[in-house]
Amino acid sequence: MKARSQRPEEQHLTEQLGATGLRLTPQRQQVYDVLLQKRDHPTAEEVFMRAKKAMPEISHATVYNCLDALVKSGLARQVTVERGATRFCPNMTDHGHFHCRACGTIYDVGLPRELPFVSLPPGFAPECHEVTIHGLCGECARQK
Amino acid sequence: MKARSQRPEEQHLTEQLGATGLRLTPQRQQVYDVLLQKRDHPTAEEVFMRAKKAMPEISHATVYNCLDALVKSGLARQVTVERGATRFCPNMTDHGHFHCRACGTIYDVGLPRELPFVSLPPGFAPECHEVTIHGLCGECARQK
DNA sequence: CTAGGTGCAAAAGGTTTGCGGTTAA
DNA sequence: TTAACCGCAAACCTTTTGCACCTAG
Repeated sequence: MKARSQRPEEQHLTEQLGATGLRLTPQRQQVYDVLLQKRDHPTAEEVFMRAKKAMPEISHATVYNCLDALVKSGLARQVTVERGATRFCPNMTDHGHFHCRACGTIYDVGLPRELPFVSLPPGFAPECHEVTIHGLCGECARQK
Repeated sequence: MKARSQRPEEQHLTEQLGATGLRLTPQRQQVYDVLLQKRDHPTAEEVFMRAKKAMPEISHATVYNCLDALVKSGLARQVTVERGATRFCPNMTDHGHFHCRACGTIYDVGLPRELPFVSLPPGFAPECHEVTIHGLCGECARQK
């Protein structure tokens, strides 16, 4: 096929995926775009529906595959704050999540710099962490 | 029916549930016992199967109901570390979880005293938090 | 008497799998 | 050419729901 010049973000995607032995495909690009466009921590199903608008033939299996590929390559995080569906988040900075139990919204919250706040048994190799606060967001707390 | 004297733990259960407007039933007691007997963070399905041994007629719906009742009353926590099944934990002390991505085991890990380590937007009302570290446990890290 | 709780069975929702076909390296 | 990836559809697993019955308060 003919050589194609890449936009900078595409290049970043290609590199990150490549470093994990994965290819950049139109579907992976599309799924990543969906995550970037509306950073509301969509479920896999929501990602599927949004991606389907731009790419009607995309399938469930492919969306899961793409999401997993992005997670493996360090381009997105899996967020598990509740029973049922898993959510995804392209914000790779060190942050936690506030989950409102009334409206279900998930907010990114900052974390302090010093994160080795836990002492693990010797030999354990931590790779990443997830911090979730459950409660009521400002709006829901007021209405209660 | 005839008045029944309660063991201390039963009394505690009754009180905690009662404070949330819930009753102590044999099924809730059984589910709670299951959680206490083997603190390996079982999934709802695992709780169901273990409870079924002692109480063969117990149903799925009831196990979910009981687990939710225990969580609402502050007797157990829901633990969501991975895609798929939700897990449960009767350890109500402030602690986090280490999740080994190789063997799947979940270890309780201590957290430092100072936990309001996150600054939330004004008006937000936090109720509880969940800290999960993902990585490889000692054994799996060695084998790799 | 009534609200809360249970068991059953079915439905709903989320995720994975198997397979034939396609495409990039 | 070959390994990686895709779409489709079915399978699988987890969780919820509706309903009839029961029981504690």
